Amino acid sequence: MMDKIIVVAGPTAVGKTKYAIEIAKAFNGEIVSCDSMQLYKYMDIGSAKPTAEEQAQVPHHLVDEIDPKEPFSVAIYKDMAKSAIKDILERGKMPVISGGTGLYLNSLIYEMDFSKAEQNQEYRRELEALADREGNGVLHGKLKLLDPATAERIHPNNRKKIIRALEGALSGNSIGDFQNCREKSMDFNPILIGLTRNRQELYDRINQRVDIMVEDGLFGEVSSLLGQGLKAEDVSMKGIGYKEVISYLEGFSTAEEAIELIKQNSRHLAKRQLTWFRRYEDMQWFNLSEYGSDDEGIKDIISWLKKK
RNA sequence: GCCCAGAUAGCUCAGUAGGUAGAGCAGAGGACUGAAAAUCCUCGUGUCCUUGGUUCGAUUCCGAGUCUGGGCA
Repeated sequence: MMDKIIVVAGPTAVGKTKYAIEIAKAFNGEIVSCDSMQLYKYMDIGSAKPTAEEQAQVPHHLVDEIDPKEPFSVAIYKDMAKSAIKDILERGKMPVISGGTGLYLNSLIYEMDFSKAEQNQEYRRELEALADREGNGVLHGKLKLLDPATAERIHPNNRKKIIRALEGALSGNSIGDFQNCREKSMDFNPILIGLTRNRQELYDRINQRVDIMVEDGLFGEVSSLLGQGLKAEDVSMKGIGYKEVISYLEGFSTAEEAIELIKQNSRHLAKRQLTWFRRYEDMQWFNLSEYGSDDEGIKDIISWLKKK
């Protein structure tokens, strides 16, 4: 008998934080974040992390846990999240997974094996340099020889994925794909809820939220992170809201341009998130634009969940 | 009032030595196995301001008009 867990997925700014908290309250739950940025400490404003008051309402896991200087990956996320979920279940409570990072969510609900094909930073740098000198085509050609099936799936321009695949090939392992991890995880039985909104409304919310982040001191947060020694190259600083402000602080754009870019990149992100989540066939979608208020939406979702 | 420069995709603009047009951005769709808020792919018909003229043919050249900038009074 697999344990039931609730998953609340959706694009940035759709309202996941609020909805997940209410759902968790209704089912004696605890929240396990599935968000590649809210994991990091000190990145509060730009990652739209739940506030202290929000986190006080319901226990939160995998928020505010990782130092932004540390390297991180899905594989680590999967281990941390699974043990958090098990712990919650053992205490007789309901795990509520909430977030917008599709790959991370995948690692929980599908059988994804990350045990092989370790990262190899040195090899990555080597391949990077090779591609700079001779172009992406050379890398793709190399992959074709070592792992033709994977080369077939990866576009020749997608340097990063080619490098990752070559990394796997180096250790004699082919990286898998979504097609062959269709087997659902046997660890839990996830009830998938997708939150969405009419596109224009979602974009308006994104734009407004960025303005609020700026008012709340996003620029100051970023400069203090830089003061802690974070660099533009650090993965955590590639987050939306961080990379654009860094580029402004380094003199590459005006503040207004940076803010516009944050909005634009957030809109693009929301679109990609929706694309990702649309492929989950057993996801139950709720269009929050169709409710008169959040309370109504929350009530509807909770009553749907009670029937599951 | 006069002079100059513009008017082309939702926006900014390119272009057509005269044969009905294309970039960037915006927007839409998609992919995704250790960076994933990352990375990558696909999608462009619009009275080429209006109207006369020249021409087989005008968005393109010429005239007039309208509007928008800028300058001079």
